[in-house]
Amino acid sequence: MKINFLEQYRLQTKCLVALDSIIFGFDGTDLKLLLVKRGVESDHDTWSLMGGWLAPDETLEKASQRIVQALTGLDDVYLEQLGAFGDPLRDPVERTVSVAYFALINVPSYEDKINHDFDADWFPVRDLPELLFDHKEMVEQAKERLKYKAAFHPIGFELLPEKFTLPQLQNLYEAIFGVKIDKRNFSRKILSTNLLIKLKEKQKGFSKKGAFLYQLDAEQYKKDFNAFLNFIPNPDM
Amino acid sequence: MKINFLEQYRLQTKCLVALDSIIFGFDGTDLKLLLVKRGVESDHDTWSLMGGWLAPDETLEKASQRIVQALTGLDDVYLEQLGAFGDPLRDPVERTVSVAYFALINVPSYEDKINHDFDADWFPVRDLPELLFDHKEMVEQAKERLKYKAAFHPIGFELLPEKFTLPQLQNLYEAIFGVKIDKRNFSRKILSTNLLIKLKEKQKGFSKKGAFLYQLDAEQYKKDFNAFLNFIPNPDM
DNA sequence: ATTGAAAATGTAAATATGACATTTACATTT
DNA sequence: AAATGTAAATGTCATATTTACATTTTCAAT
Repeated sequence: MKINFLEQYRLQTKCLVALDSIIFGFDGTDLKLLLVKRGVESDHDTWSLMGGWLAPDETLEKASQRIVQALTGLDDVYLEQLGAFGDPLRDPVERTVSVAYFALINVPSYEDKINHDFDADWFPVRDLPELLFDHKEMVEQAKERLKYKAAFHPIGFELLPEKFTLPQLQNLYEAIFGVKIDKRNFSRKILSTNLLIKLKEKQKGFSKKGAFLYQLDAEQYKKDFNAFLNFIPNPDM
Repeated sequence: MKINFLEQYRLQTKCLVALDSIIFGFDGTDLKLLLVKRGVESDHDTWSLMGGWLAPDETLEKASQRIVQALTGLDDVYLEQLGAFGDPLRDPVERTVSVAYFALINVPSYEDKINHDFDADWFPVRDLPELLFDHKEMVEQAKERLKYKAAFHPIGFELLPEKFTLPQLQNLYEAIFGVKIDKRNFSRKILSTNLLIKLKEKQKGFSKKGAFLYQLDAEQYKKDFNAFLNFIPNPDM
């Protein structure tokens, strides 16, 4: 019986296991994705998600962290598993199951640390180049997931610098959901969550009046990860 | 360059890929899980999720369907990927990445078709036995995901027979969310979605008065998969 | 005919939402 | 130093939604 059972394991075909990262960023206007150029001659014009292989002693989460860090230099990004993609023909070279994670990073902190060994660039999610394998499908799912999540939880802040203005925050939500939001209602709703601390400083340079800076109340953020349930009116998911 | 690139593939260690199914059912009172006894002497008292191996030419979804059908006999269950679990030590026999799916089935249709080759039984989710490997974690995540999803989409119906009463439906939601809901408010809210068609028949036998049966308006259901956004007051996720 | 048990139903107060326009701050220009 | 232009900040009212809560109805069983 025990033999038979171990036999079961021996009989199975094994797969390669890869990880792919959908890395979102926000530049104040557009929601963007960080893509890399594949270092293969035959694919020299194809962009792809940053990816890598699962190492023998790694968890999936750790592998994904390692891979995102290799490119961005950042080690504290928001990372969430999107799911496994396993179509038998998704990678024409060899059967590979890929586990996709999406990451939210704020672009300024990235700019300092980026690893220039990779040929990487930001693309607006509304206008992406052709992508390798099934990466387009991964990106579509990730966009949906981000909408879903951001509609109910305050994860948008992960895409902003530590100090940000209400207009910036609103731009971000408008980019994620592809809608226009009323300024007055937005500010009322967002401030009523008590998640934000208004600072004395203003953002200078962009507008003449200048907008007040805010930062997240870390305490509240932890307590109130559900603060946005019902945040976006009729989020369309 | 091209050689080097194929070399990359050759160097990677391969993993076994398994699938595990979190199969939810509802008996009118309790939310339950369908578990199987592991057919291995050393584990003769351990229950586990129904699982299986990924076949060489299968998608993950198809494999999961096949495995759920092998046990339940049902081929049209609601199935959704929960995610991949890949701790290097999760399976002590050999490194295995498992992709978990959760399934919603209605118990009566299952009872006709169940495959008795498996030693399977229903357990209330509130009182589960010890489970194999990391299956407990999978179950916890699946419970959360079911809450999340059921709070915003009308998937609860997948757990009920074709014809059901409002009290049954309410019991289901109370079981999923572990809360008491006011009868009057529940019925008003649910009927306002226009997802239900009231039938002339009543359910007999359970109460003296008998409760009217309803069925899903399939048309509306497809159109209005978001009908429940904001359905459960303050769903706690 | 009476009883018991669950099903069905309505209203009013509080709260949240959505639509909408004016004023304020300040850097730049004259 | 006054005028101008641009984006930021702010408030109200009508409507819709949510919540809390108790009585009546139905019908099988006695």
